[in-house]
Amino acid sequence: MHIAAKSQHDTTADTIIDAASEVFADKGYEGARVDELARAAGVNKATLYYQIGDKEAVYHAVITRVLARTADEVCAAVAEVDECEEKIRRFINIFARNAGNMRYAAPIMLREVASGGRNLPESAIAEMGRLLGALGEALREGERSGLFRPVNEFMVHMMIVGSLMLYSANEPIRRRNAERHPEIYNEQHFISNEEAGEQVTDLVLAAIANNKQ
Amino acid sequence: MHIAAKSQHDTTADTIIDAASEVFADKGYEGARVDELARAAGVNKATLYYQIGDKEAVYHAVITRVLARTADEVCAAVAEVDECEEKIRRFINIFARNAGNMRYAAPIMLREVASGGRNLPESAIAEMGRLLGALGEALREGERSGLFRPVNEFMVHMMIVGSLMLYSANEPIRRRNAERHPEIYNEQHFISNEEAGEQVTDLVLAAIANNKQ
Amino acid sequence: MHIAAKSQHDTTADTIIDAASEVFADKGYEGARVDELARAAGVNKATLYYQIGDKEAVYHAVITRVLARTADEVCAAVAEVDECEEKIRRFINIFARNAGNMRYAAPIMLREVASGGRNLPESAIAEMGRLLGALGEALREGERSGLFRPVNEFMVHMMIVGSLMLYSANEPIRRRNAERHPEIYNEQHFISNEEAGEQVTDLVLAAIANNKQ
Amino acid sequence: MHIAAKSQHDTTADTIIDAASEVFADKGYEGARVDELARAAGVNKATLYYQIGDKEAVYHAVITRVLARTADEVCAAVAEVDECEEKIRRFINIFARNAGNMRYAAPIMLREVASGGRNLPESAIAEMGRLLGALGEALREGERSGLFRPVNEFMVHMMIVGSLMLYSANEPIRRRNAERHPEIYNEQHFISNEEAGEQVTDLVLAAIANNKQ
DNA sequence: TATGAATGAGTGTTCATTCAT
DNA sequence: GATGAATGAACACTCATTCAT
Repeated sequence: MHIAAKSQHDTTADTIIDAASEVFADKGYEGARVDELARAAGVNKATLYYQIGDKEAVYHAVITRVLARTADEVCAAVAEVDECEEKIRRFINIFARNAGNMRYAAPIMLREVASGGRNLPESAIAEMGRLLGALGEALREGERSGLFRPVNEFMVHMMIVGSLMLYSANEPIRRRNAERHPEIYNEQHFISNEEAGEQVTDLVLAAIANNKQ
Repeated sequence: MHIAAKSQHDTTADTIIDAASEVFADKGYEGARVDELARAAGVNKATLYYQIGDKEAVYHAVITRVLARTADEVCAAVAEVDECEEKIRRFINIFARNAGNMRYAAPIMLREVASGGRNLPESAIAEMGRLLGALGEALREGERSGLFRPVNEFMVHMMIVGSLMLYSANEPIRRRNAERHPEIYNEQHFISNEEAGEQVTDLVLAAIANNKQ
Repeated sequence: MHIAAKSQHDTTADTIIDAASEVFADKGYEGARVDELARAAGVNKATLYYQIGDKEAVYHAVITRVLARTADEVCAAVAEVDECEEKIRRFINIFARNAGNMRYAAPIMLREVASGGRNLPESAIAEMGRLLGALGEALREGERSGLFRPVNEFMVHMMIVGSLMLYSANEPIRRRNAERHPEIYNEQHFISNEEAGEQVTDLVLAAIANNKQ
Repeated sequence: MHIAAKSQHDTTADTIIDAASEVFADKGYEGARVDELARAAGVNKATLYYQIGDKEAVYHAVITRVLARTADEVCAAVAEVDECEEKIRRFINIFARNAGNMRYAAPIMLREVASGGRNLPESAIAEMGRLLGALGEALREGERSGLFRPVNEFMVHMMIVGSLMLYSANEPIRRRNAERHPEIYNEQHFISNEEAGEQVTDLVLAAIANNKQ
């Protein structure tokens, strides 16, 4: 079994988008500098323009890719299992990862939400629909089977995504806060993202469980 | 003859900070322009510098005020009642409001989280501690009384704050999405912020309820 | 009679437009650099933007002023006399000057003509109408009085303006040509602009004279 | 076996120069983009460099060709007839055409004049001499024969060339002006280039006619 | 205290040119 | 010969900040 010759002949455009994902995640659209995007990708600034276009085009490429990958990962994971509770577990698990693609998705989406989606391209909209759909299906299935109680699907979505994106993204703030106020912070605040996912799973499943016999 | 009690204690600095709250909430730190801050406050740009200082100083003033007010509102509301379930209700209720001070708090904090709190002043840290404390106390009290089960306090905090800030801030995105994909969106996605608060209350209380008799 | 305290308190904007007239006349719109415009005016580039606007706005200000002055000079000179032949003389005399305002008018207008007036602002159009009107009136008057024969006014206009703008503007080329081909060039090619004006006057008056007794 | 007489002697370089003539005529040297020159010629940008050289080399090739053709056309037309008045007619007729080669000659030369011939290559100088010579000969011949009066040859040259280049090139401006100020413009302003040539012929011959018996 | 004007240091973008294939 | 890709050097324009009044 070969480890995959992946990213062996990544095109220049791919290299740029990869590097830009990191920069935009870190600095935001307005805070990122085109010079920085180019430097991070190891290409000349003019090459960036030649390959992709202006700053906005690079951003769109980044957000499109990040959201598409997120939706792909979620849909694939959810589709792998039949049981609706397991679907929820997997859905949450994807969002709990603060590595790879997800490392960029959280900060980018938080900022997009904050600015009313001013820079969200059309393509992004569709991907968000896929995410919503994957969760909604699981919830409706569980409701039909009597496992879950009827709830506002979208609010459950907000809860999962909101809590996990917030938790993973605010790590630097937590660390700073803990330094200043060690009396308030304890090990509860510094569980791994995987553990955070498990906690959220536990809370969410309890929240939607159908306790009526 | 008194000069009129006009602008009683709305100093120029206050006017500037109020206007800046709106601009920073809308555009973010990097996206806001000093010209815009001055124009929004109806003062000359040099006056802004004279009264408060540079862009960063204005931002710090804004975030300090917004967080202080949020913590004040939460603490006051929670302190008014004794019952721990009611404390939770009130805590959530504050965050569910997307008006007044809260209108600025959500986008500003989402962006701060996204950027690792790069621009958070020291003062902000303390206010966040007060918020955490108010919720934690209620949870611990409920746990002691057997009403709530033991949970990761911080994760519950993330859930409440994350879901409500996400819901209230992403309204423009939902509207756009709904226009493009009417088949996915329904009235569940467009409940008022107050109703959203009630949904979250319901879900959270179910999530932490101690069902073991 | 005081020599006029003119240009004593020229505004910054005026200084910029004056300097820009020279640069645009010399280099053309595309050839001029904004840095150069600022340097020529002795102001910071940002001041130029603050006072007037972008490159196009500066160009419009220049062309508007240059054409307005040209039309003013022509109309004033023509209005001073009653006799139609004298009006023609004066009209030509203005265009023959390659100094002051006229030094800029010729190259700027030649380039505008060459590019189909792509950058001509609306205001310029009106000034060109005033010029046309001044000459046309004189020609029609002369025709009525039997002094001039009926001719295509506009073509006479083209002749006067074309020959004089061409002559005054192509001096550097003539000088270069004369250096390379001294056998072709003689003193006829290097008369002063005033003399050139007289030659054109002589030729034009002969061209339109009514020789029929 | 010959590879077919395809594109008989329209080499790639020729194609490029033809296309470049149009672009430079339209936009000027500074306004033209190398990308545009290549696209207009239907070749790759690097091919343009390989075939001709840098932007300046392309421009020189264009101006050299355009001036050479103009001089060729003028000299051939003038040489075809003996009578000096007819020579003048033909000289003017060439310049009156706003088609083919002449379509490029007028705007290119107007801009060159405006910029003091900054980009004129040596070769261009010689061609201009040929033009001057052709007209001068006709004028001197007419003067000797008593048909024309003594005039400044060069000024007559300026008149002919100036009026015709100005008229043909400023058509777009006339059209725009006429739209805005229909009261000033009439059919006199919109005669064909051929008619304009006849008008100029009429005026010039009247201007230089020897009326002394 | 308030402000119009001025400015140094960026900041996104373009362009002529070169290079590897 | 021909071309897609790459790039250094400009270039137009912006922005946070300061200063004279």
